[in-house]
Amino acid sequence: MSKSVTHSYSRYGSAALSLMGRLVRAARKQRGLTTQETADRAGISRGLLQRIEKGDPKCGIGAVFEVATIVGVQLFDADEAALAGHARQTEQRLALLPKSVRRPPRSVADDF
Amino acid sequence: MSKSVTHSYSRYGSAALSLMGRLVRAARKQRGLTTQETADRAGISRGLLQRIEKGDPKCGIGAVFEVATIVGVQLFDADEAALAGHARQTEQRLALLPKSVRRPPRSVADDF
DNA sequence: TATTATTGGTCTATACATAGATCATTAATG
DNA sequence: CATTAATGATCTATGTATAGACCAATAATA
Repeated sequence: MSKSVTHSYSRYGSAALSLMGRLVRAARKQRGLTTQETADRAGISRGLLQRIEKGDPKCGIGAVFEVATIVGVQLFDADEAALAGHARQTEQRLALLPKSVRRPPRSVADDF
Repeated sequence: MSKSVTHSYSRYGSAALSLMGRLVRAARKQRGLTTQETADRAGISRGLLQRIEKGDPKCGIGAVFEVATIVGVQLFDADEAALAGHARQTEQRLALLPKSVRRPPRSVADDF
C-alpha cells in the first residue's frame, strides 16, 4: 500500500455507525457518567471514547461494544442469556450449511 | 506505551462480539457468498473478513458494519428508515440533557 | 460573576491492524 | 477418484489507530 485508500461506506452501514455513537453518548449522559469515567471503566482513552461517540468507523469494535455495554446500550436483542441462545441457534444453522461455498461453475459462454 | 497492554472485555461484550461474527458467517453462507466475494464487495481483504467472522475485537467497526450490511445482518432493530428515526429520537433526548456531565462535587470528608 | 470540572481539539510516539502474497488443507463437483 | 475452488493459516511491509499529554472553550455550580 503506497497510497492512502479511503473507502466509502454504504448508507445503511454509516447510519448504523452514527446511531451507535449517538446511543452511546445519550446513554452515558443519562447515567451521569463523564467521558473520563466511562473511558476508564472501558479501559480506553478519552480520545477514543470521543471518536466512538462521533461514529468513527476505524474504532475497534471491541472497544465500541465494551463502551456500549458499560453505558447500557443493548446490542442485538436482549441480555446475555438471549445472546447465548442466539449464538446456539446460529451455530446450528451453520452446521446444516455446506462448509464451503461453491460458486456456480462458469459454464462456457453463458454470459449474455 | 512500552509494553503490550492486553485488555480483557466484559462477558456481555465478548458474547455480542462473538455472536456478530457467527451471524455474519451464517448470513454469508446462506447467501452463497464466498469469503473473497464478500471481502471484495466490502472493500476489505479476505484476511480481515476472516477475523471479523472470528469475532476479533480489534477489527474496525466500520468494516464489521459494512460486511454485516452486505450479508444482510440486521444492526439494531430494523431498516434504514427506522435507523434514521431512531437517530432523531436519540438526538432529541440528547438535547434535553445537560451538555456536560457534572460529578457530585466531592465535599470534604464524606467518604466514610 | 467566579470557579472549576468537562469537553473538544491538537500533537507525538509507538504498537498494531491491514492488505496482499503465499501455501496447505479441505471439500464440492464432475 | 480427480479436479479445483474455497478456506484457513502464516508472513511482511506499511499505514494508522491508540494512549497520553496538552491547551482552549464551554458550561455547571457556588
